[in-house]
Amino acid sequence: MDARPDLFRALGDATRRTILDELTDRDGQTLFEICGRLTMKHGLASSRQAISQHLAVLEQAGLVHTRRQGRYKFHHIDTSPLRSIVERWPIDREEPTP
Amino acid sequence: MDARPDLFRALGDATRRTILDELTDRDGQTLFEICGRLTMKHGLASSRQAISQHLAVLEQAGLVHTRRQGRYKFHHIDTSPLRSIVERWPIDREEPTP
DNA sequence: TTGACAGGCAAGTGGCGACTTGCCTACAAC
DNA sequence: GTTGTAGGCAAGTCGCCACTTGCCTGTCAA
Repeated sequence: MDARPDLFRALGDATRRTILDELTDRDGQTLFEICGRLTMKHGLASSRQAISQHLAVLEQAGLVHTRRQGRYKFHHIDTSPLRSIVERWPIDREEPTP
Repeated sequence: MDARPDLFRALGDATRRTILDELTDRDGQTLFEICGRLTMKHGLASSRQAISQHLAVLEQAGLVHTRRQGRYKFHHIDTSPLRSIVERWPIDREEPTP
């Protein structure tokens, strides 16, 4: 029935949406960087394991890609799956008054 | 932290997404029409109460507006809240090769 | 090689949300 | 009025999901 249920499940959680905000602001962060910034900037006191699981969900949805380098794992945002949303339920264009 | 959590909660359920598909195909249906078409076209055997609750969630998210007329209540889709998604996490434009 | 750091895996728990059940209100035709 | 139709309300159940807890793997510096 549904093309990619993982996408909507990933967007369904507020913490995961904040992670996407954080990666939009600064792309390519590690898990510990994201943890620190979520605590500092957004006032979220989430554990490392919780964030790790969130990142796994985001990666499964194709919204985040990872790149390993030594003992670091960098996370990169990919917003292209969001395109399927506006393609599925077209948004009426605002015609700018000429 | 989050502008409209109701929007993402509404999109989080597969049945609600199918309802949006159905309203995209034919706008302004009543509750019983939606029930019938979900059963026929999409093979969903959802009860009237379940669909009613789904429609309430969609309306709270601003994705569906209702219009009463006699004992009928017509449901209309409104995709404009979806705009906030692509505005929040901008999608890289595909430049058409000139 | 030992310690510290970055991350992973898996079982268990608690709360929220989808769905049911049962009864009620409103409008219309007869 | 009575009957049938369209929809609403509220309590209860059940399963999934976010989060925790505990331990393990891999990498780098000393």
